[in-house]
Amino acid sequence: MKNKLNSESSTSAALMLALQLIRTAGLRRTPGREKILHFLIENHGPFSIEELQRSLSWAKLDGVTFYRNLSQFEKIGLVRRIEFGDGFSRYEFQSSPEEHHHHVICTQCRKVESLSHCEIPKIETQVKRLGYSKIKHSLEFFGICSDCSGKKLP
Amino acid sequence: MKNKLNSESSTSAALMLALQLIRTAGLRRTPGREKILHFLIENHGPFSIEELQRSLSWAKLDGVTFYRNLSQFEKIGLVRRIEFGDGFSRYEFQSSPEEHHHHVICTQCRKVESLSHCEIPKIETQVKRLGYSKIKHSLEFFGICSDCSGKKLP
DNA sequence: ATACATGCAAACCCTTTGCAGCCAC
DNA sequence: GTGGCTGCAAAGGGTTTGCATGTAT
Repeated sequence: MKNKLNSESSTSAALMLALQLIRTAGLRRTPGREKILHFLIENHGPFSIEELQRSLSWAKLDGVTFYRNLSQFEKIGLVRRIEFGDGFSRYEFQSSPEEHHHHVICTQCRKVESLSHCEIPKIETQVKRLGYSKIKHSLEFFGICSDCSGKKLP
Repeated sequence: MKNKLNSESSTSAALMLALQLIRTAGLRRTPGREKILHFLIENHGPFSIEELQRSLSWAKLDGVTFYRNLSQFEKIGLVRRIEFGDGFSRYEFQSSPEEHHHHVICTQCRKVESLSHCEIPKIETQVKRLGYSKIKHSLEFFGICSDCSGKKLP
């Protein structure tokens, strides 16, 4: 992968598409946003704000900038926000609105592994095969209920 | 349901078992704990601390008491903590360690409905049948990874 | 009598907001 | 030039902690 050699300067196809989406959404292409997106595209797995900030410390971006940009990226579907219930929001690049998968979080060391895709029935087996024990899971659905359909937001 | 008539004074079988578990765990049976458990047993569905405090306002319990007790209840498996990623922890009575189900949360009005049981493959259909649209879901697994098996906590 | 529970207040900590200056377009 | 972006500082808000007092056992 020659990406490793010039990962700094290279502009991957995914990054170009992302930057394009940013324009389309009426947002501006700033160096900070470019760096954050570049990192998220090159590195897989959900990252907390703190992890992102640490990984991109050389970029000298303010913490608030991460919060604000990731929030906007989520709004336009560029990233997915994930909650593990430990008080941190985590963000992950989302190549397409449909694409999504799930994770296994070690309750002891907090390691996060990704599962190939969202094939719910097969997953528990997959998790076991990864070597996990005392497996718990949380599955929640979100949507617009029938009462709210058509209702405007307050 | 005659429970409705004297829900205040009645001590259901579930409550008795819960109080017994409290003793077994080395905790003390206090009026506050009894009231919290009573409420959680009689009322289904996950409740945030704020909701619990409001529902039991007549009990004049400090907010901190809810936090501390629910945390302990969770530790001994009496309640299940659920995170919807909106900044609130919610708690739900858990009749047995194995019993669990999932929820549908309206992204607009925050209504929470429970799904019968954990039959993952059938659920999305079930959610649709409840009248929900724009359905998203989050499914995460937790467990002890192979690296951590046998390791002691720091 | 003693260790655990509770209430009150303050600390924590992730996240959000306000505002002046800066930069993309 | 102008409106969105950034950095710095401060506020928000759910949750946790410290400590003195109260209480279950």
